[in-house]
Amino acid sequence: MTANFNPPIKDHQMALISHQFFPVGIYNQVELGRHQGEVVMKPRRRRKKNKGEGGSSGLRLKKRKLNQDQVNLLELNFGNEHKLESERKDRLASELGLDPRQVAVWFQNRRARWKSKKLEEEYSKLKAEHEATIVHKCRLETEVLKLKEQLSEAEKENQRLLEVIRCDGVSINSPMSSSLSMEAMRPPFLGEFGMQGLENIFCVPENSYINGMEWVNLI
DNA sequence: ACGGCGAATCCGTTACATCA
DNA sequence: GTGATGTAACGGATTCGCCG
Repeated sequence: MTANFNPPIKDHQMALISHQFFPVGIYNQVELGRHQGEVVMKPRRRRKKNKGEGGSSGLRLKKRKLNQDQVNLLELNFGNEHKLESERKDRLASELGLDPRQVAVWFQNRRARWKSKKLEEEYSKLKAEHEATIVHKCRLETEVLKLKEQLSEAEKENQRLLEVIRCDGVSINSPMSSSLSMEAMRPPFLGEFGMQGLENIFCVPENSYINGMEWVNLI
């Protein structure tokens, strides 16, 4: 930021300077209204926050929209650089027939709009990422459920085989059976934690509604 | 080093213009 | 006529660089 060390220019002085640089009639932006059929131009004054300014005088600030050419040139300049140096501001103001203050205000408001739009875009992007992550999480949870079922089936089969071996009276001393008998003495794998333990893996919150997504169907 | 000053900028708000 | 929306303009606060 480069400071300009010209003496401070108050608003009313700005209006006077403006009229020095630009012929009368160019400025329609500070028109305050009409009085007896004539356009009344007044130096802009700082507005009070309370409403009803000029109410009793009958003069009301008339805000004029910038015309399309002015906006186009401003947009073009904003596209090149969002910051507005003093020199560029004056040059633009001269080209557009506007008060430099108006150019500064336009850039200020334009930056605000740009920032707001950026934030909106960022929000949409994060929202999409969040939803994709939730879908991924649900898929993983479903996969865990399937694996859990497979494990349970395997455990059942294991138990069944051990029963068969026990009924057939296979010798404990036989090398083939020793490992099996050890297995039989060992509690089942799942038994260590129980099925309750596995249930804790699934941390699906109570309120797990996800923006109307029927995630089960997606899998 | 420090405070004062002026300029630029940001943020929130107000007021006006336009449109459905 | 009216509410919603867009935007020009404002006011206050903050930041930055220079100067005495």
